[in-house]
Amino acid sequence: MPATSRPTSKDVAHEAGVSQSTVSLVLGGKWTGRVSPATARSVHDAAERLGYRPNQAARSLRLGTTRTVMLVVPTLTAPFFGPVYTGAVRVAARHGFGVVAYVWPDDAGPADSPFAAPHEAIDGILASSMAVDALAGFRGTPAVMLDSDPSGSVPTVGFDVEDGMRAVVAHLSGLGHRRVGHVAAGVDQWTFRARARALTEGIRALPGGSLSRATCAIEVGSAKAAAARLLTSPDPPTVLVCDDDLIAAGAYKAARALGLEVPSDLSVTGFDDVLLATALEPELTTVAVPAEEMGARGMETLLELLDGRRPPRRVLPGVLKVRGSTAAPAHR
Amino acid sequence: MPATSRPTSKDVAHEAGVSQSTVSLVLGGKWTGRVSPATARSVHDAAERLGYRPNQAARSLRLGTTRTVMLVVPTLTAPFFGPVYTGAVRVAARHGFGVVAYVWPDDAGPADSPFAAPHEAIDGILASSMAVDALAGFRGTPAVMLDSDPSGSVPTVGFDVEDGMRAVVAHLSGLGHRRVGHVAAGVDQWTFRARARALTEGIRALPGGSLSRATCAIEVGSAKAAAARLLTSPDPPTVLVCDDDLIAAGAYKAARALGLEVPSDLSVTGFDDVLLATALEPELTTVAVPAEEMGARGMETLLELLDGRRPPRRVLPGVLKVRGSTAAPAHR
DNA sequence: CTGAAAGCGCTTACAG
DNA sequence: CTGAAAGCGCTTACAG
Repeated sequence: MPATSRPTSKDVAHEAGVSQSTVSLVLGGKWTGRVSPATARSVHDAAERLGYRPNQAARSLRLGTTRTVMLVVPTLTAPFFGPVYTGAVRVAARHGFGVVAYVWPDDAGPADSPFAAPHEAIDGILASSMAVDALAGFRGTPAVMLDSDPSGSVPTVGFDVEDGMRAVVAHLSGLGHRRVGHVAAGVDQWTFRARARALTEGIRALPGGSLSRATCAIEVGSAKAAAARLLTSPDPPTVLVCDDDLIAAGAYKAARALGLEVPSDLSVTGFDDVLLATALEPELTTVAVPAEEMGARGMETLLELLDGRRPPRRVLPGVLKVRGSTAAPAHR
Repeated sequence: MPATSRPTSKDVAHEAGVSQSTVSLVLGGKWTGRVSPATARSVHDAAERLGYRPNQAARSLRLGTTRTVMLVVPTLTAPFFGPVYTGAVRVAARHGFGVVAYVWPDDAGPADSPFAAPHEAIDGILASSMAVDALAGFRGTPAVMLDSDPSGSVPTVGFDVEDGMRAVVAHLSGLGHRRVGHVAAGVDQWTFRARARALTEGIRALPGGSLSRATCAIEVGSAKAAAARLLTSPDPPTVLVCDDDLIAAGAYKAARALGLEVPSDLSVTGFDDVLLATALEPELTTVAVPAEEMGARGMETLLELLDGRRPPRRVLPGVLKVRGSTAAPAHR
């Protein structure tokens, strides 16, 4: 074995005094009944002595598989996607798979597809919070979509955001709220369309209920402005239902700027239950969605798909966390 | 070409009526002067027609290089690391490199090294916010450390946290503060040791200055408790210098719980300037560190290293952002 | 129980 | 200007 470069299976074979086939069999764990225990022992010893680690490129080429999965997310700076990635990696690691995160569309570079990337050596795709047709052109690569429109042909793992939103409406109507403002994310994603739909239907079913809506970017300044528009309208809402926790932070700021106290003068709700929700004062009433679990379940689903099975659609609950930002309206 | 599987360079060669070598030369962009323009044209056409994409595993095996870099971070759920990854990916993509993120130590699985992972096919390592010796056992793999102790033998890219902390002290002393409380992150990382050191020295140099310290986890509840300890001590500080923006959020909560108004009764500063800093009310005075730029510069440094050069240590500024959470102390 | 051989898909000397 | 051949390091029939 040349001292300069890493040892190969051939080196191990030589060191153990056996053939390369035997090394492969032993190290691949397929030796029982085919190789004598003594020989297996000596192969393991030789590999250990040499510090042998198989060359993955060669393995991939031979096997036609890379044991790598690509997680496609719209951004990694939003607090939601870190946990998704973490959950996916946890499950992948248990099965000897790696995960490459890919941000797409890429605001930096040209809007080329993930497949223009060099690390295209991938067995499957996990795509989170993307349009249904975002994966067009990927035909042939097994894929699972997360937090996306479940009506497509690809297996999905998502949250029951409708149910979460219904719980918000029930909570608020129980408190006595009727005039509701929706600070909506101006982002064309399935989850936000679902949130808007569920809220609209919930308020429609509420006797005496009325709904106003303002749209903003998922960003504090923009959210603050949208919330302020709602709060300064002729017949202002007594509660602001926000599409996202960060938007709720903007709503807090609009309230303070107008001299309104949360929750005595104005109730506010969020969505997602990211770190921020409990960092705010008062702590935010919001719908918790298990992002890390979605990543984990998504990876399990993809692994089943790669295994040739037909995994079912999976839906995780969105559960309301009642905290300090909601209370009965001050005056009817 | 078999209709069932993807086309190879051999298929392209056959389609264009040339040899595999010519295809490789043309598609690799090394053909000028060696292949006639007409032939090159026909190769490109054939590749396009067949939808050819080179097999990366074969390429890696042949070249002994994977054009993939591993970014090792302690967590992806903290808001700081998303931008680091994003910056690294941006630069990597420009050079035809991919980035795999690897969370380590892995709180989930067993504490094995990143190299136990299957996707070990990597050309270099970018390690952020880790102990100097975290990369022991990686000897041989080119590595760059980010946000870490610069005294090791590996090239580093970091922030000038000492300078940032000095700016905090100058700002506070200019406002008239003398009794300073440090809500410190109880995390054994170089950056936090540097922050504590710079703060201690700054206060020591301040006439009449005094410093008390409480340690906590980087988490709102723990930070709130630590801040409360400081604020309920006999001679409480007039300002809380927090090691992290999330810790500052905890300090806000402790203040409110004790009936203190920020900034009139108590000033608070943070560190990092993550999203949260401007979501809080009042907005947080904090030291901004350019996380995304660190990721980008780190990747450039690693690329230089892979290129056989000896890149210099790089230090990015930490700049104080004065916002609404600091003011003159109410009474001396 | 063990080994020799083929071949995965590329790229790069080398020969012409 | 173009092609035939070798070889990167693995795994898996196949032969014995």
